[in-house]
Amino acid sequence: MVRGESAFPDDREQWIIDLLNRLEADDVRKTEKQIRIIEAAVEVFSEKGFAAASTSEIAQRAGVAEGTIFRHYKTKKDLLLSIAAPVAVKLFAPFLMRDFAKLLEMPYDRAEDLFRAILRDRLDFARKHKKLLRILVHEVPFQPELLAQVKDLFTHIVIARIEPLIRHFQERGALREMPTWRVIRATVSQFVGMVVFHVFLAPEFPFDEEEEIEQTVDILLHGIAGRPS
Amino acid sequence: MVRGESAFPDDREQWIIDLLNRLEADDVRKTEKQIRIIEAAVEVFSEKGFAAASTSEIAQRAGVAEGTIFRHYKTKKDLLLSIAAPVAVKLFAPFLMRDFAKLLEMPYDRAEDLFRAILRDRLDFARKHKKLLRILVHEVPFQPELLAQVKDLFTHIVIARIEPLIRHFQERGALREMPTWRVIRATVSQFVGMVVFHVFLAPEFPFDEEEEIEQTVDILLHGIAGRPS
Amino acid sequence: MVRGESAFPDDREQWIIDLLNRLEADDVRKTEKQIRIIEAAVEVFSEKGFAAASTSEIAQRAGVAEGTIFRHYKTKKDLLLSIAAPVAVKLFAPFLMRDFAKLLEMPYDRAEDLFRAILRDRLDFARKHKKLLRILVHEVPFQPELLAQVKDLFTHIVIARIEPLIRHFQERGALREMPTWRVIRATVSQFVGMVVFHVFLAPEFPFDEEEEIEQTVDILLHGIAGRPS
Amino acid sequence: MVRGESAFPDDREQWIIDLLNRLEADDVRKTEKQIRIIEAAVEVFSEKGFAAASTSEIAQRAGVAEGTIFRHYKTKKDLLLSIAAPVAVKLFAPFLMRDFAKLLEMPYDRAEDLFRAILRDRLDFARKHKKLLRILVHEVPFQPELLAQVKDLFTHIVIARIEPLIRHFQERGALREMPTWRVIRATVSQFVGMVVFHVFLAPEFPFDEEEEIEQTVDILLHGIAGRPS
DNA sequence: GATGAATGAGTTTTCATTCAT
DNA sequence: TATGAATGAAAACTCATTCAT
Repeated sequence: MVRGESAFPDDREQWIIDLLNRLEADDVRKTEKQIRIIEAAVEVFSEKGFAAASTSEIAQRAGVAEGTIFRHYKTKKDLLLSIAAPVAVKLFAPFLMRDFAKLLEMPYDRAEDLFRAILRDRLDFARKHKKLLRILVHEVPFQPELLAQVKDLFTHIVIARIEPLIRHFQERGALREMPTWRVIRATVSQFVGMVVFHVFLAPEFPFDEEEEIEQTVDILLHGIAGRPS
Repeated sequence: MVRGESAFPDDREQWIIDLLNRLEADDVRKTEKQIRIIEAAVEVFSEKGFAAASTSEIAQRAGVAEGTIFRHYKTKKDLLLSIAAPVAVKLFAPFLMRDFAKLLEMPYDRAEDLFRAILRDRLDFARKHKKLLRILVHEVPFQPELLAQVKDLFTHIVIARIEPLIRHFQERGALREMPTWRVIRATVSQFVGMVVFHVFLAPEFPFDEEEEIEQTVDILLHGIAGRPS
Repeated sequence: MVRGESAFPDDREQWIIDLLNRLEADDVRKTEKQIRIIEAAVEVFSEKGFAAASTSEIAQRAGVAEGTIFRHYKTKKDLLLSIAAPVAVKLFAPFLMRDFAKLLEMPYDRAEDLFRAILRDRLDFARKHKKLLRILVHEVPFQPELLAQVKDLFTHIVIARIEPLIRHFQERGALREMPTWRVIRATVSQFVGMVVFHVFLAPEFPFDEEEEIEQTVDILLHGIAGRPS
Repeated sequence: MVRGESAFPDDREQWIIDLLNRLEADDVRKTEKQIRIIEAAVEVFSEKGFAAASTSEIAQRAGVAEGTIFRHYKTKKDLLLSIAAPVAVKLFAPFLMRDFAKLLEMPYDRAEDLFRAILRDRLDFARKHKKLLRILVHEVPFQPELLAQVKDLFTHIVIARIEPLIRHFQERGALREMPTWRVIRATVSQFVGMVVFHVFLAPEFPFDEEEEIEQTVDILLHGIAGRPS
């Protein structure tokens, strides 16, 4: 399921490889009914929210008996976690590849390319997993397990990969001197804002994707102020 | 309750004045028990989410009988809307003042000041109404009434106030030429990102507020790229 | 509820007085529906056993909605314990009166009278609370809370009241020298056997109560062996 | 399975021989999985009671699939009866041997020996089949089939064997004149009390078995009253 | 206006039993 | 013969809402 979804497919760290392999193994092991249950649950959870979703509606939409759900998932919450937890991993996974380390050897002007690649990749991801992301975002504040996992993933990524990278770009003069957290926040804000707008708020809004990516990265890098001619 | 919360307190448009007056009138009319109910509901809704909150817990925390809640609010959803709808109004209210129109006469370099004033004002607002905003954000996607109201308010603001303002600044050369929606999105992203970070994600994170505001606006205007010396 | 049930009504120890008062207070506080629920629960539990009893049947027999049961008792188990725990107390209560201590001053031949009084009293009690005793006996092995309470009550009684009494009678020659536990076991066996027989196994079996009591005590004291003439 | 368990192994009445043979034949016919199912069922039934035991837990403990249980036993209740019914038979079996009839020719002083032999034998039996007896005792009141069988066995024994024996001993002066049912009740009470105490209530309680048996029989025969010296 | 007992429809969950493989 | 996924009826329990007091 990860294969082909990321722009950076190979050569990840061992633990993340294991984690992703396990997820893939889980996927393979699923019976047809189980898949239908998952699909129905994703539908209902994303439409009504976890608490307002009823297992009876999920069963109905999946075309299985209600008992069947509980044969595969001990509780309704289990069903949620088995859906939401993998999304969190996949959401952050591309930032954990070994390639990321190699970026340190990039020439100065590749910072822009990197930003574009990431933005393009995650925009695709969000489109492909729109409902799952809705569920993840909505339930993270109420499910301590999810919250912990997301925090954990984010921290690992930031400390291990992103901060060194930012400092590297700053040393080369590609990025302004400022606290790394501020760079991260500005970038994440801009990217999340762009993805949320096109995927969730105004999915019908027509736009040239490549131009949007370019412009968004340009705004991030150079701001919206008028440039003295 | 709006008075004093906004940096731009007086002289609004008529319809928004009426709306705010009505809200204020509602506030005044509240009995002590009703206030306790609202407070308890805000607590419980923000902790567990609307669907997972029980009216019995709200009654308990408010120190009233369960029946009392339904004497004041026909249904649980009514209680939610009576809490969440005003927040949406207050969230957008400051952008509807007449002062905003006057900004068009501002000198070029005041664009920065305006951004700073707005960011400071809304950061304060978010801190003061943290729980209410949590509720609003979580329930908007599931409550069509709320969604419609938020969309309505936002559209009114954008068309009536913000787009002209942006075009004004662009004409003066204070902002780069680009579609207004892109300016708006970039600004909102950056500001929301900053507020979410300091109010919701890392409220303990120590920071110099004025510097943060200045830096955030600076990044918005000039980007994070290194500047050729 | 204790008043009139015991042959030894007054002047108990403080803790048992408190406990019994609390039980009585609980009884008084009960609404009419609550009483109907308890009665129905006693019926159903004693007919089918706790695990096989359904709350819906209890509700039906009590003539209340199923939800009403759970308004008064958090869980089905709570309902069981609120029924069974008091029986355990009442079962042992009479052995805790202060009068019991006074028995030490009795003349030798009163041992028989004491045995007869106890047997008569507990036979009455068993008849009056037949169903409750069924429930208690059946559920004690499966409900750790009940088991603990019964053990606790029994131990207190034996150590504080019965062992000294037995030793007293042994010193006077009214009872043979043998370990106190063996005296207790023999007596309890004989009495329980008699009560179980007349109340539970063969309630229709006609008998002269006074004579039965006399004979049972006589067998306990002098055995069933033929007496050399 | 009966052979060697009773102190009186041979030479039973025809109908009970047939019954026991049939039970034994059933045992022999059992596959290894069936045996594991029975063992697991005994465990779970005795731990939780029949109604609270789940076939899935039994299957799990037996290491078989849930369906396998129902291949061998039509229903869960069938499984219970196939376990409990034989215990009832074995519990009463020894009283049905032909030897019992021969006891009528015993000399007077052998009454004590008989009591001792029976008590020793049934104490062993209870220890060996502790869990089965728990099940039997707990389920008899709720399973009409079991109740009928136990009553039937008991009646047969009493009428056919025990009453004549008691009358025989009474005629010889070995037992006091009193209604036979009272002799039986006194004996059963004392013996059951002793077995319950040592096997179920206080299995850790250390005791000299032969002395206990002797003392218990002595108490049954001569009572606990002090003997005038 | 306030109460809180009562409701009953709805929820999640369990479980004995069936049946295709 | 054995399996175990699937079932659906029933279980325990929840909860928004009503209403007599």
